[in-house]
Amino acid sequence: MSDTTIRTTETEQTGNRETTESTTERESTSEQVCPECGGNLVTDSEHGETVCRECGLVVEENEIDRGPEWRAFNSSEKDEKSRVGSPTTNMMHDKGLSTNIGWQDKDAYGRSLSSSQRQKMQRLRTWNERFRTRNSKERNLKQALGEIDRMASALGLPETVRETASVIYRRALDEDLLPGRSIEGVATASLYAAARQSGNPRSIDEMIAVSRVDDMEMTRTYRYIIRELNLEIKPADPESYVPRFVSDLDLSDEVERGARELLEDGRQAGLLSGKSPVGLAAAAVYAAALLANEKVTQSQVSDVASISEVTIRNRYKELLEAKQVSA
DNA sequence: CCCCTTAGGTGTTTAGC
DNA sequence: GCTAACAACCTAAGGGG
Repeated sequence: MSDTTIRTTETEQTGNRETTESTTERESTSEQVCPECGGNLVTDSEHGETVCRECGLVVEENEIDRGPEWRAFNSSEKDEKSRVGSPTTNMMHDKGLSTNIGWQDKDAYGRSLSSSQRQKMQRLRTWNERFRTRNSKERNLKQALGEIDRMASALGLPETVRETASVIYRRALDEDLLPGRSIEGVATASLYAAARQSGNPRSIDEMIAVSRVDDMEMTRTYRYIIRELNLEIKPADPESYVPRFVSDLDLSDEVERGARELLEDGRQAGLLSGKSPVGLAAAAVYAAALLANEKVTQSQVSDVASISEVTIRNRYKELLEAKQVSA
């Protein structure tokens, strides 16, 4: 139970993270009082000071004045003196701040350029575009790596897995697999693949619990990058889920050993293939706890393993039968 | 509450067109 | 490339200690 609460708070935090940037700039000096006389304070942005309205005490000075450094007395003066461009926007990867070289071969007065000038401009356009996209990739990568880091730590995945995930993501980016897919989706898929490759698998359910994408997108993207990057990923070994389930349920080492044996017997009996590894691991843990007389209910196991009780029931009976045969 | 069974729906894989 | 059969899993409903 505590496990799920932790997860939800984490997702909430990340949800908030998006909005902080836009709200930090808001002014908030309205309700402050003067430390000397208790009068109201006013912010004078022109002089960069916060002053008490009653006694004139300057509380704060040398603030940054974000207004224009010139004064305009009517709107035409304002137009004349202003020399800034359009406001920045988050809709462009670089907030619209990078340079764009116009496509018309005209100079600032509208005259056509000479042919040598035209060629020069063409070269400049090419290089400018290269730098811009390189930067956009870098930014993309930076955000994705942040996401990977966040999800990995929410899932308790070790450093090495994050490392692998970033390598996978980088390759996906280099091979231009990103267009048409979300950064978040590819990041999630990369991490999922990395976790499985390293023998620290997390189930799809666990992944999407900390990610902002749904399972459809996640599995689709995962399949896609696996195929395109020719990643070899073996089906997850049920045993790799065992230690985590055991510790999440506060069970003993004995249970863990028992679960591993049950899975081994099951492997001998050939009933592991085709079944969901998570379900098998959950069933083995439940069965082992039963044998060791340690108290867990099927619903508890189904909770930590995100698997249905029905599946646990079906699996654990099979596992116990396999044990009978081999014993 | 805990466990079990059954039925019906869904999604994936595979054989055959 | 499409369809049908198929296995595994899920949810939901209902029943026994």
